[in-house]
Amino acid sequence: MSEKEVRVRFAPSPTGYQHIGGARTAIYNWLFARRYGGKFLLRIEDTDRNRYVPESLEDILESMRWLGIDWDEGPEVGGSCGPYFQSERLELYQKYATQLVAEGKAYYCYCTSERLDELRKDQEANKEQVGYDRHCLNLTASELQELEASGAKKVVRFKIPREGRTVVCDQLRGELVFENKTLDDLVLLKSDGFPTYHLANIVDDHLMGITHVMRGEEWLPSTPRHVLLYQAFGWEPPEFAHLPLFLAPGGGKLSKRHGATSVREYREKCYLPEAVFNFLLLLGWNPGTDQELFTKEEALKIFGMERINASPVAFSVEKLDWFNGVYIRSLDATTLAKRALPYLIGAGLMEEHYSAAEFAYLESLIPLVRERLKSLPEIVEWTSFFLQEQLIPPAKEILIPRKMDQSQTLQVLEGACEALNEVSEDFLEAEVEAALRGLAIKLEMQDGQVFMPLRVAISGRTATPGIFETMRAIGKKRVLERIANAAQVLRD
RNA sequence: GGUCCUAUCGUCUAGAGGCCUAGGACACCGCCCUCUCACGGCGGAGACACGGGUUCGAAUCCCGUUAGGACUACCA
Repeated sequence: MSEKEVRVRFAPSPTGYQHIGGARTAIYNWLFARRYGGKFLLRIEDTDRNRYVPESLEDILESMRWLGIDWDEGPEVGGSCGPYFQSERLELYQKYATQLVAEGKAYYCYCTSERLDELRKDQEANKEQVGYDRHCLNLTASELQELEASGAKKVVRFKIPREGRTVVCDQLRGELVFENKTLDDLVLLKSDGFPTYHLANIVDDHLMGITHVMRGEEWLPSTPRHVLLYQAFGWEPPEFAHLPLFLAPGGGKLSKRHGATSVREYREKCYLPEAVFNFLLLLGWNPGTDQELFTKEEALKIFGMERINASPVAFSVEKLDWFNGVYIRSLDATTLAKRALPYLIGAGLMEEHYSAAEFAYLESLIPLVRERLKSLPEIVEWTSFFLQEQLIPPAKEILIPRKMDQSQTLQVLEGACEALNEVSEDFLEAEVEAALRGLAIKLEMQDGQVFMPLRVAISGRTATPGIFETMRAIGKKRVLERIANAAQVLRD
């Protein structure tokens, strides 16, 4: 690692919701900066006016905040290398483009998009290499004058040497050699005065002192041109690392039909940001040990480029679900109760303005349901029968277990009413357990045969936390009511 | 078509010439725990894309093939 301060950036374009792949790029850059005590900048590359989506800026920032990624320079926080919106740096790009033209390293091109389209079509038809033919480089002085006088639109093109080769040093792949003749003269400045990615990116990375560029692999093919641009300006290029792309589960490009592609969707699906962060961290990087669970603090101590893989990764949501469950289980009762609140309020199980006693009750339920949650919204179905005052009596079909008949079931319910009535008002687990196990012995039934109808009677479900603690939490009064109601269903 | 990248269980991966009868995690299956569902524990099935080299020895190095993917815009 070089001796100068590490400065890295995440440079999204505000063209839509923050993509999940971009989020990983942001995480890697952030971690790298934090690991080496450097700076992490956020730069908004809004140079395409056609694709600009105003809401996406807020979505990008919100996605970063949600994942817990803060930036040292950029929107909202400023910094000494600003502005951090490329649309506010236009003169800069124009200045550098003009400079290259003056030095003969770039030239004006007046070709219309129609001509360019036709050129490309012809090249494809003739199976030639596709690329700009330098038509405008060979314009005579009078032709040039005429075009200028006519007010024809022009762009600035970078004049790439036809000879030689350019070596790109990629931190993950080593030295990559490109023949310059396979590179055509790319546009640096568009006819509307806005720069292309290539110009703006290089100028800004240089001016902002970026030392390491970690970006998606889709940029690899244009990196030799970027290197050539650095050379043309006489600037030292940063280190490059091109991160492998995310693939859809079956291979192929990750798209909508394979599930969520934006950070926002995962947020809306109520994934814990810690889980998404951890999941993304391990998609393309590994610590070299068997450790898989990482807090940000742990990760930023050991993250480095050395252990980033170069091969593409299939994005499969199953492991994310596992991480999510792990992180939910790791939350303490108070935190989990707080995070569950919005869902319970949404489901009408809690009031917007709940009392301390109500919250305390919810908190007391958490140990019963925590192990069973894979996602936050599931809290609703696992706690509804605790939080509801009344329970709609379950239907016969669900009340009567397989391998039992109606009269046996009724026998259990009636017996339980009697036995539980004897238990103290505290309804302690041990007391409830003694009563119910005693009932099983008395009825000469298996414990399960007694417990299952009761479980359904008090919860309406066949899967609940342990029956004793569930009864305890529901309380004697409601338990007896529900069992009596269920028994009535069987008698009707 | 051209240029480039990549290639270990279904998926994420360990592996940087002998420690590999290829290790871990998710998912899957079985058993245990057990009042159900989970959690947890134990076990199982499951991979070096193919073909040539180099070497005493290759998942590991080289070449080719194949397969995925990216780029090939006045989009990023």
